[in-house]
Amino acid sequence: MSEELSERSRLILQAIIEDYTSTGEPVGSRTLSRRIGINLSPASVRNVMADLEDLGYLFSPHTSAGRIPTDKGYRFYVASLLQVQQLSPEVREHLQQESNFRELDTEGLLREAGRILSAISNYTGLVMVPRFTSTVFRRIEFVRLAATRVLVVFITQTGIVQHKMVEVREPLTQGELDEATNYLNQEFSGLSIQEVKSRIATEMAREQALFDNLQGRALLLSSYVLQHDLGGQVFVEGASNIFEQPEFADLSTMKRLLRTFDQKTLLVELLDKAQQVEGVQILIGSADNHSEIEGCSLVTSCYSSHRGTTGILGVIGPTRMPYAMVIPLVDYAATLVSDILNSESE
Amino acid sequence: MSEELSERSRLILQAIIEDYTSTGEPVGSRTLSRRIGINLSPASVRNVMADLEDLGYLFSPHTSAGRIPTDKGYRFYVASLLQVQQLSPEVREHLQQESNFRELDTEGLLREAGRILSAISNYTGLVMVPRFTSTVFRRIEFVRLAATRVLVVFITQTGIVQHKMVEVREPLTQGELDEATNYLNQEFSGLSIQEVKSRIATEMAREQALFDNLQGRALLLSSYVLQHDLGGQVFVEGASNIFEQPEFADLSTMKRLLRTFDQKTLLVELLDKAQQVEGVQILIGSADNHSEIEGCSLVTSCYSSHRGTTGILGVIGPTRMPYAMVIPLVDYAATLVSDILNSESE
DNA sequence: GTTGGCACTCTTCTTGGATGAGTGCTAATG
DNA sequence: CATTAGCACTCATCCAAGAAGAGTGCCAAC
Repeated sequence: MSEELSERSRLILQAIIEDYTSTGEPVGSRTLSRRIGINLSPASVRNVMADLEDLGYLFSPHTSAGRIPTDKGYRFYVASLLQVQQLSPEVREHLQQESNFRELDTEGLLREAGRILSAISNYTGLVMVPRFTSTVFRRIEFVRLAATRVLVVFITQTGIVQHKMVEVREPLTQGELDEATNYLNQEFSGLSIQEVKSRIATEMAREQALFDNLQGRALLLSSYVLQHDLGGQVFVEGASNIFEQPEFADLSTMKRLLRTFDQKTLLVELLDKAQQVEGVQILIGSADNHSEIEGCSLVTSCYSSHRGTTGILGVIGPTRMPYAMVIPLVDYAATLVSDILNSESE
Repeated sequence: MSEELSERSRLILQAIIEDYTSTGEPVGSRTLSRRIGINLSPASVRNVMADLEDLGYLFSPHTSAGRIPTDKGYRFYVASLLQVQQLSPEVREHLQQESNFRELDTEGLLREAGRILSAISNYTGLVMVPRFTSTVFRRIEFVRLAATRVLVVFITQTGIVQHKMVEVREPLTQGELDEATNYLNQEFSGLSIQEVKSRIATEMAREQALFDNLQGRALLLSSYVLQHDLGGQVFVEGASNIFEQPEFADLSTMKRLLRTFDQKTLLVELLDKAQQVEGVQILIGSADNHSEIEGCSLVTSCYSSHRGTTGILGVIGPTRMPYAMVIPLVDYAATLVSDILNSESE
């Protein structure tokens, strides 16, 4: 079984996918043979289709229906056949205009990016906040809420604010906390979280004696906070959008997907994986055994600031998706977000 | 038309609602007459039902179906017939245990409260962050992201962290911002936002001369921030839960509701209104012209800290809801959250 | 290799009758 | 006079059977 497809097979596969993408209906040999660019009779088309089905690129839902691309078919299409369009100038402008990005803080910016991705694509936007490990520390702040309860506010170089509650063993005054704040900010500002972590470790080891004094306690406090990766938060924007798609008109599918959005753990997992690749990443179908997102595809791209902080954003929609349009959209959104992050912070 | 219902009518209405609540099916005269506590023949029951229908408490979806309570019927039931149960000790314990509230910051606490409400009720949990006007100021922090971009971090007495980006006209150094921070924290900490606002106004009026110096700029900066009410954020938890209910098994209903959850504006509006009332508040059906949440009811209760800060939490579910169970649940959740907020901060 | 023709399959839509739940009305009953 | 039994009537739901339509696979002809 040669995996090399003939020119004709490729042409037909492409035609089928594009037709199916726009109609959502199984496509038959007659329809296809009428298509301009294909000068073959339905019978000939059928022969090719049968071949493609054997190779696993197509399948038919039942005997007397047309063919539908399989996930494998889509993957081949995206990898070899797809011609990515230019992002239309209108959309580009729309993206820049509609977004009053300037007025937003970073979290707002990311949320808004997801919302716009969702609105333009008509699918659901996903944005993941940068993981801590890839983040540059700008500022930390301790606020005493009660004697042994301290609110730690953490600000990254790109202006993302995270916070966490810490329960300390011995009571602290706000004055002590302020000192700790100053110490840590002077010491660590501008380092990456990883650097901060290792610095804390060495510092604490070196100065065992300091353990009881303020600096020691400050170190201890911040190490508590850094234990948990506060990043990796995922914003799901426009969940209702995706359900306009006819393939999700099924109740159980809808509920399953909605549950996945609610829980987010699977999304985090997938996005984390996609984040390891640069550029636009396309995950088609439940590549692994993720039945929760069966029938869905993910188009993602990393955004980043100049200091190496990277997060990821993208769109989740039906596998039957106009990739030629969605890919440049996601790509552009990622660069736009990157640019704004870079211009906002120094 | 006397609005006073006879003892028998009340009994039957109550029976119908309770039956319908548990089955979700229109209830007929035969079913009802078999019910213990009602010693009437189906025919007699029918007479009463016809009366109740005339009064607008019931309706039948079609001639040969049983009766279903109208919104008016439900309202009467909740107002006059309902016997609120005690919250079962198991649930109460469950609520206290499952929630590792202690480890959470305030935002996390509120989110978790919503999640648990959703999980126990099997509907969707709603939590609104306290409005600014009712909030006590604890701390403000300015972080310079770029020459003219300042991130303002705002912490309330109860440990809620809000932040916002401000674009300033003239460049500022972090040092200047730190001074402003100190000034504002000394000046305003512990005041309510309203007090802060008016203080700022008078201060700025009084010292026009100061306008150019640091204090003036700090005042200006904080007045920018306070212009927008950062509170009023709504967390929707367990959106997928509500769709397990058979009444939302309809696609268009589902999408409509989901869209409402996505946008949140209507939720904010409703919660805001409900917040003006103390104690458990029950909004049944689209009392006004809110067709988006047709068929839904809201059970809410305010939570508050000792300093007058109040937010609201609750559950949104189908109007056909076991109010006797949900009401004490929401009530208890609100007091629980209030207690934790009060114990956490001083 | 390509194509027209044809039998075959399978879904979808429609129709019509059977079923059953529940009502409203009326007349009988205590 | 309230209550009840009886009965005709209305509708939604279910099921089966048939017609229509789309598309296939295969074979023989070009």
